[in-house]
Amino acid sequence: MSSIRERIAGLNPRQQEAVRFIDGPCLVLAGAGSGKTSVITTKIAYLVLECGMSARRIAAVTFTNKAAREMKERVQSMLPGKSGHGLTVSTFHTLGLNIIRAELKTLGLRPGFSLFDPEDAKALLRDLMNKDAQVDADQINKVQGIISQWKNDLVLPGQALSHAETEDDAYAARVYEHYVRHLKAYNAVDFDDLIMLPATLFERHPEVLAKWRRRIHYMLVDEYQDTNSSQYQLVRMLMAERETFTVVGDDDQSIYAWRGARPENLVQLGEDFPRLNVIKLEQNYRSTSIILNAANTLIANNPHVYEKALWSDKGRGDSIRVIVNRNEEAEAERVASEILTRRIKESAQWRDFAVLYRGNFQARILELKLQHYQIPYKLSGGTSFFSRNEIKDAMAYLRLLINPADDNAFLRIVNVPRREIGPTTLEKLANYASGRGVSLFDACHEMGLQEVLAERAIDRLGRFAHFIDRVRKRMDQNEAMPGIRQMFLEMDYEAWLFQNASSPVVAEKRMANVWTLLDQLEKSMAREDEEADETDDVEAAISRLVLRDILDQQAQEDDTDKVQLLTMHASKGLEFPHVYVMGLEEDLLPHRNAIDAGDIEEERRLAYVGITRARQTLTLTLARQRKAYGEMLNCTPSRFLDELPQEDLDWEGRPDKEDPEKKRERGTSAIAGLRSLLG
DNA sequence: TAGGCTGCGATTTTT
DNA sequence: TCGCAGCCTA
Repeated sequence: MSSIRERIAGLNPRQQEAVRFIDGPCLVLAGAGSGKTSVITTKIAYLVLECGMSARRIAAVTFTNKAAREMKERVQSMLPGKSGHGLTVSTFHTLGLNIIRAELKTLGLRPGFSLFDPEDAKALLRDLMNKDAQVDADQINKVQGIISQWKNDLVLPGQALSHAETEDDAYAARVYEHYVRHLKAYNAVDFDDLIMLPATLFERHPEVLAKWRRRIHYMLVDEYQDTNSSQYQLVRMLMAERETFTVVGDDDQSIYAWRGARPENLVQLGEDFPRLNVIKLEQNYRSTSIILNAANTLIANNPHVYEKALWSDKGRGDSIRVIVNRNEEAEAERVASEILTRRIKESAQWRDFAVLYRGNFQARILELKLQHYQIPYKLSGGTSFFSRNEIKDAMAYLRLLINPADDNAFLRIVNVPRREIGPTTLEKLANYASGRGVSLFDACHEMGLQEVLAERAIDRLGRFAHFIDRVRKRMDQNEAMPGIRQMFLEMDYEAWLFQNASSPVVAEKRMANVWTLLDQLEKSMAREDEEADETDDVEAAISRLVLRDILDQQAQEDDTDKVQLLTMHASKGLEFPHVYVMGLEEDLLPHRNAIDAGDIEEERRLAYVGITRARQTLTLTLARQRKAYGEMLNCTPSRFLDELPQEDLDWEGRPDKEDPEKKRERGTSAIAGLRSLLG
């Protein structure tokens, strides 16, 4: 392990400047592949080891669990002994969660509060909205989106109506009020609250803000261009006094504006902090200069507040190939066979290849072709572990255990597995509970139920409540995990799965998923490191699960030797020796909707992100015809192709320059090439 | 309760 | 047009 001084000496001058500048606000404009993670991690180590700042006073924030985990590992490896103790490296949401945990009382929450994921939140909204009239999923999604936006902009329920511009907004404002009230009654918060509650708390309680300013003296923010308003406000408030922070970002890689990210926060920062020191990292350590030049030329078509030109000393490298195919099937065929031949030619591994595309649907045909050639691949996205029913059930049990006020959790599992507690019983129970102002779970214990429910129903509800109470007691006695495991065995959840699954294999798999979840929970609890602080272990661990932490570690483990299939969005932050970008056509990249909305710039950035993933070779493909909405559409090559340096492009099957006969031959040439290679 | 039928939608998605 | 989700039927 090299010392911190050696490590800094190994950085380029700009990177060193970024690390050493600690006395004021600092914006690092880090181009793709310019070593921004090195800068952040080294800077943290520098602050602790050279500047004598306690790690406890430093908070580094990222957007994904994965990024936080990797960053933490890298920093810890630089900080010997206990010098790294108390360091915060987390996602924005985890930071928010920790603030909320510490300020429960002021926020009017009780210990054990539930964290609703967007699905839970939707379920609640559905309930609320269905009270007026039957509403469809579309309306619920719309309202959920509007409310989420308000929360991101720190608009409180009382203010929402004045922000409403449309009828939908006005309706959403009404739902918003009910929604917030219900969340409070359930002792629950949603994902957006994790940022909004701390931010509004700081606004209204200067003494709380002062406390946190004493706690955090230096902040570092990764992927700053992806911050939304509330996240920026949180950082701004915490750092307003000391002005000691470093944010690292790249406006050219802002591809999440549609999800609330505010790349203009980059400019805002300069206005809010006039002393801002802007440092550009322009040396790229990833790609050949042909690839970089293409990326630069493309992105030069976007307006920039801060100009930036990436360069590299990796040599010119191969030309960028542009392959025009007859249709989307030929395109997929071509990419698959290319990978096959190139792997042998370059003696590369499968994992050296990535295929990027605009929309997930494009992966389908490609999958078929890859399967046909028996090429192993890993598809990003897909149905997540947490959207599985058995996992949602298990999570609902966990939530109810630590938060009996969580009516949503109660309703989900009170009759799962079957306890013969039907809708009529539940409706009467709900009426009773709301009349008495207690939760459904608490209502199960009340004598007054006798007035509204038959004895059999009361008996069943009582047994269920008693069953949960027993586990809660064991949790109090520090036997949480054994208690929880036994709960699943005792209610014979497995038998219920077998009854419901289409096959025993499926049922077994589902039960295994539940055990995996509990294993993860236990592991997370065992990890009683500094972060777990003084708070209750089980609660913290369950929150971690809801925030999807821990789980994606698994995903990494089976990251074996496979071709990566990714959307361009999902590819951000990754790099591959050989990259294929599919579907460079008008209406696809740039996407039709973006063209209609007149927002080409984010699409251009998306293409930029795709291009800059490549280390050695870059291949762009397109189809002349594509099936969409049931009809065969003629495709026009993407305008982005025109924006690339034409002298570095190696066209194959260019529409206007080659006749159709020749193209057909080309389509099969890769296979022929492979055959000759294999002899 | 599994499988069949009908109707709808079709960018990107983390926490 | 095609894939699917959600609903209905045997």
